[in-house]
Amino acid sequence: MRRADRLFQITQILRGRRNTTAKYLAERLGVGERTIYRDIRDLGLSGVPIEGEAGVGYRLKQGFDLPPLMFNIGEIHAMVAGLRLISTWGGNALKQQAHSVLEKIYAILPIDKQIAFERTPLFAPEFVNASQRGLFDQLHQSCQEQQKVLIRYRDGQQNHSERIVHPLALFFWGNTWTLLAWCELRQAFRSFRSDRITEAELLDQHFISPPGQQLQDYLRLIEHECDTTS
DNA sequence: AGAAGGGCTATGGGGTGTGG
DNA sequence: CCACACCCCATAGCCCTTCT
Repeated sequence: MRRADRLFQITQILRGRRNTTAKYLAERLGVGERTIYRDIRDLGLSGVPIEGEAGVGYRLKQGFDLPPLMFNIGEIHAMVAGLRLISTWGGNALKQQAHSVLEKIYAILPIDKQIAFERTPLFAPEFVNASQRGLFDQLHQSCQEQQKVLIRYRDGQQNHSERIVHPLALFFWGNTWTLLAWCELRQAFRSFRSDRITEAELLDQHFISPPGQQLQDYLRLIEHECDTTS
């Protein structure tokens, strides 16, 4: 780790804790306590208001904060999707940690970014088939931009169809992504396995989902079905 | 060569437990 | 309640090694 990175890490650690000892910092950052003392001294000389108290530890003076570190929508989607994967596929501890990270990220976001965070239309990351990356990008974009998509689809019985859909979210079920969308043809929610979408064309038309056609409506529907079957 | 980091040591201050 | 001992930890100096 570069020294500059370590100094940044120290301020980050101090921000998240009440009192932090040099020993703790040394263990966390993999250096000696003497090095931490020098780092703290240098941070102080750089204007970072760190208070040190013998027998207690270090803490940042109240009110001190770093210049805002902000994320764009794409970065937020990347973080949320990644953490949702960990949450889904990791153990209990990892799941808790992922939730904790999500809460922390959410807490520091301004209101408009919090909305983007909540509306992240990715419910699992990592699509398995690399050849589908282009399609995935299209579908992801259409979810984000609320852009209608014309898809050509081949179902399990090899029936081909062509329909205009309102993409709402992508779900990963273990081996393939499925696109959840409101189907104009069926006037209902439909899921489309991405590996069965033979072609997708983003249309120059945007949609606004009315009540009953929104992602939250679908999630409620699923939740209700789970409750009645269990 | 100079910077960074580690080991060792000494000093001083705060927190805590204990006994009177 | 107070004094005291002890522990923990910050701080700093010195010297040596390692890294860039």
